[in-house]
Amino acid sequence: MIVDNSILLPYLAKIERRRSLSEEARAAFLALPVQTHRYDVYRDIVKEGDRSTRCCLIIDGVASRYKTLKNGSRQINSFHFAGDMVDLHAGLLTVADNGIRTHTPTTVATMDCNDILDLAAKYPEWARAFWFDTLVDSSIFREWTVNVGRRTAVARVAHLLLEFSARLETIGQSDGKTFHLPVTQTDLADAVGLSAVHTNRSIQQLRQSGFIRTHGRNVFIEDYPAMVAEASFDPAYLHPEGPRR
Amino acid sequence: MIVDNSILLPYLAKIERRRSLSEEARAAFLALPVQTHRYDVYRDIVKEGDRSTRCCLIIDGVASRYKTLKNGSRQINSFHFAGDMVDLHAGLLTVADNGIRTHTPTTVATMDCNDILDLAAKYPEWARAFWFDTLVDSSIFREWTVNVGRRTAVARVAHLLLEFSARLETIGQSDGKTFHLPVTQTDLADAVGLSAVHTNRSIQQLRQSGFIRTHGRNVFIEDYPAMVAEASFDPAYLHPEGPRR
DNA sequence: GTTTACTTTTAACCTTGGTTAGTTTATCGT
DNA sequence: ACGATAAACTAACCAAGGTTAAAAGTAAAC
Repeated sequence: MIVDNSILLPYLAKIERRRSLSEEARAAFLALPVQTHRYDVYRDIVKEGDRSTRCCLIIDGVASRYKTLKNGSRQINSFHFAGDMVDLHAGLLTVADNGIRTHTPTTVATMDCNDILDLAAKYPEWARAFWFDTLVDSSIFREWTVNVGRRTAVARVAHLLLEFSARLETIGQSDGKTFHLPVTQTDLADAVGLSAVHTNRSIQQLRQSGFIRTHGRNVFIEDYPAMVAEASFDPAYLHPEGPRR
Repeated sequence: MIVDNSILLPYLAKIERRRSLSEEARAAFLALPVQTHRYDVYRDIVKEGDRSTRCCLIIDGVASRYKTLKNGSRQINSFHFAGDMVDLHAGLLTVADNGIRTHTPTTVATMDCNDILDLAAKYPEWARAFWFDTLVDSSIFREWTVNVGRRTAVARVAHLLLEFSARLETIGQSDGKTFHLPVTQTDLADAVGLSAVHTNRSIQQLRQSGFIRTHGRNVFIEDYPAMVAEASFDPAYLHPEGPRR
């Protein structure tokens, strides 16, 4: 479905919050051919192994990037929210070495990766913006490896909840303490490298320690400092400050 | 120490193996001011938390990118070999959220990240080359999260050994089966999220299964297909093919 | 050719988290 | 409001991997 490109404005705003763009660069982006798609919950936007040539911007909803092993176990590599450009990879990498699927009904705007590459080739400002986006992603991937490799079960879950809170806050879906958790405990488990059962036990431990309270999927961080300490959470890895220049 | 820029030639060759550069782009890179440093084993090239503005190219030796938690445990995020440009991050990200240290005596060539950014701004070919480099790194980070999050101890170690073999092969330090392991078992442990003791047990299990043989630090992969199966290793994540365009 | 310092290996014991299979609780559609 | 379905939670048992500490092996350094 071809649509009005005003849906790209929030992404543009996010990019310009980091560093403003020239008038032409802004216009060139808004002139890109865009399509929107609406996905139901648990649909693949990109299937593992696909050779997609489209990158997609999440307009609203939640998606994850994941890999599945032969034995059926799944590792989620990242979650993505409204305003995230998700498959910037697709332009330069030949194989999609991971799948992307939705966790809520979600709307995405897709564009041709060749258009994105052309934009980057023509406007160094865009090249830098995309590069920065990729660097932030990769910083998050690294922190996740640390999470899964070297933290206890409780700390892993606490860390992920704090990441959710921080990232949802930047899109106005958390006040820093209260937010709606947009994924199931099973999905949480696949993100932190635990079983669903033990993820549940860990959440209960966070509750019993008085660190969080939950009502359904609503999470309230009751003792933020304790959570931060438990998780050794340092939001620097999310690079909220934008690029250095 | 200011030096002759011919040490940059191998990196240039690596970049051009993926996609050739214009004469000017090549010349502009070779004209960058470069310094070399020699580090002994286990020295920090970048300390955690530093605000470095230099990125460095490994001329020879081995280094790792790592983070340390409060309790003293360490997670290695990646290993880097000759020809790897290591701190491309430093240009755009304000805080070095990880340290980089050597595992053998190593020589690095450093350059100012601002020079790198200027190069990227002036030559779209370089912008794309650096972006691609970052994408490959991030693909490796994702695979490592899978490794640490969802594979058994033996599979993790097997996977890392296969990555070593594949990556060392591209720089002529492995024939695909035999290579010198440039790190200790303790370092291996920090990379795969296990204790050193259990890493040792896993290596022994790989030996007893007839998958590998070792003589000191020399590893010989005796049953490559079995290793690949055990680790569910698919080298696609290393993106040896170069960018799509 | 020892000494020294590190790395690998061993062993015993212990803890964390996994597994299976169930029950309870929400949530959504009609 | 009522089922149907999925998610959250429980419990008992089990296995993978962690911990500690000491011994054996290596390799460079004197």
